[in-house]
Amino acid sequence: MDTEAVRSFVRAAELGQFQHAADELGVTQQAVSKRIAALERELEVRLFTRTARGVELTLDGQAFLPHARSIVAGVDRAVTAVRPGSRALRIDVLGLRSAQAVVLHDYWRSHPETDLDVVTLKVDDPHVAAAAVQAGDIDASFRTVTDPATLPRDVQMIHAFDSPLELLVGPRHPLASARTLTPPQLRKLRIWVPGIVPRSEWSEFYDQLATAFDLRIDAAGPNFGNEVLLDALADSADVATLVGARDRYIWPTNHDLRRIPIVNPTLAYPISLMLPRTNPHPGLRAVISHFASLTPLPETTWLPSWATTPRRSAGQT
Amino acid sequence: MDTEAVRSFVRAAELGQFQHAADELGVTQQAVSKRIAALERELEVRLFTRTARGVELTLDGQAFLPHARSIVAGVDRAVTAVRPGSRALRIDVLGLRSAQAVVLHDYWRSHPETDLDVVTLKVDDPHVAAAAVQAGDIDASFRTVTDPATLPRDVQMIHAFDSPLELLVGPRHPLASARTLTPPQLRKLRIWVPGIVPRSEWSEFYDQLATAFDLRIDAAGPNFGNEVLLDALADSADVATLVGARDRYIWPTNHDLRRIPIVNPTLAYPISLMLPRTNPHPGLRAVISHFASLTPLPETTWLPSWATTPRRSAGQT
DNA sequence: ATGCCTGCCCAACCGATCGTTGTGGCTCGC
DNA sequence: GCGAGCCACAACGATCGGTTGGGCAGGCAT
Repeated sequence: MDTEAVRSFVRAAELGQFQHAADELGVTQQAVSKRIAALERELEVRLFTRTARGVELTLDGQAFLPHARSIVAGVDRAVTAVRPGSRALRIDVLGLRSAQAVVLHDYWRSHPETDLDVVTLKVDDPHVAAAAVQAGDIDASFRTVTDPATLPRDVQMIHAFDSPLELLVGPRHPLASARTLTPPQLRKLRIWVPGIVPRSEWSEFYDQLATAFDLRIDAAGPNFGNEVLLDALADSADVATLVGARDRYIWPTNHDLRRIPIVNPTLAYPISLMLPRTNPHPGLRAVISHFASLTPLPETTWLPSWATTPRRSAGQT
Repeated sequence: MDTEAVRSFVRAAELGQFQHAADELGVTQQAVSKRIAALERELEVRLFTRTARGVELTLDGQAFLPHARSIVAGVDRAVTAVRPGSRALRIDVLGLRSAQAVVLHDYWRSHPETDLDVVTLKVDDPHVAAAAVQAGDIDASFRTVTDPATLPRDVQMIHAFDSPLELLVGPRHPLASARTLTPPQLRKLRIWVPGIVPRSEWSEFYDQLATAFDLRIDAAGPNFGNEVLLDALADSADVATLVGARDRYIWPTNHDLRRIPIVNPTLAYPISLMLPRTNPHPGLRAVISHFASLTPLPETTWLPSWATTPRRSAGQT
């Protein structure tokens, strides 16, 4: 099916005449006629009744019209999603199940008219993401560099929101039935956080966290994916892991894993957004102000060192 | 843009290889390669990075993918909407702003997965609609024949719901500030209901209504469309009209029209649904049971003679 | 009633495109 | 270093898509 034919169908249906639709589309009336005929042949159904004054939709044509509109709209959105210059807002997240993606999804649900594309750079280094922001390949990225001085001149990093941590344990774990936990209760616990890139901001975060509360966080070991990790948790009586409260996880029901909030103090990972310092995408403003509507964390929340310097509010661009 | 190319893109993105996508689509790998190349040429953007083990989405490809999925889904829905035999549920309504359409829209919002097509037969005669139901051109129609004996053998008519009437008046009308009205208050009022087809069920409805409550309902006169009617109402100090409580009207804000419910008794038009007696579309069942969830009218509601015989419940098919 | 005008379809032509087969280049793993 | 796997390029036939030109039918004015 040719989307130009669908577009012709929609315009012809709206205008009631092939001729007008043809003029508007910059082709001859015969071309529109052939396009419609091709559609009708493909669908094995008559879409218009031809009259002397133009055309009129058949019942099948009426039924087809809204779907045709949706196809055309989809094509237009698809084109604007990649058209350089005036393209849809494109934001890089670490993973589609991360808290960042969840918050973005929240935003989109409350602003469904936004043309928003969520992508994932297949790289670990936040500086690569910063370069992609600078180059305009993406409009913003939920990445963090612990030293803002290492950012390109044209890229700024603002605080987006803080993601509180929860302990994820299997049913046989001694803490499995706790309603909440405090950091001291996590001491000497085997906490396994695989897949952390050495010398990344995440490894530094866990280092600081382990030091601050005397925790035993095992960040080494290869990452075989979430399924393997969740399997291991479900079977184990002593291994736990940390996840963001907003992170989305799929666990088969038989896994029966529990998420346990950590309080007094709450432990949180500060999520930042990198965006161009000049001419950011106009749609970013609304996304950023959406962060402010997230429920704030308690004043006593623990944060890593690079976030304890006076935090900038999230309202600015 | 060719939707088969879009489909190929989606499958290639999901499978990570042109070869597999080609096998699945029943074409050669080269064909898929050319389709993707054509897409990339049209979008002026690279969608995949080619590797030795297959292909991987670029950022643009990632941004394009969800839109591509939506296009493919739209095409599939469009095809099923008209494919004879297994096509989407297709229901005829009198107009897209009628209470029938509003109720259908309500239904669809609570069952968004339903493939529902709302069409409008461009005819007045309900028997033509009945014939269309019998022929299978439509699955059901919100039409009423006052004498069920005139229906084709294979078509039945069931009670859908009752549509209560409201008085629609302009700001200068003496009743403009009333919160509710009773039928006796409408006596001697100039009620203008243009566009009623003579000897139709609507003309009979208004005849009975006028007789029952001694009303002055002017159903004559040509119908120049809702805009003209609403304009007239807005300017007039003595003309009013009747609308269904659920009817959707667009009135410019400067019109400042008011809808005033009529009570004691409520006046209602009984809306019926015609559907095949044998093998109705399976999706109809849920629509019909949705009618039961509408707020019922008071027992004292006035209805025309053909509806005062014991009403059948709406649950049956 | 007679033309005229409008709007659609059909026919013929031509260039572009699609899909196929055949081939070559590239990378990864053994 | 060599084969396997995968993608791109080339060439070819069939098809498609658009254009021009001509014809037909219905509505409207004279």
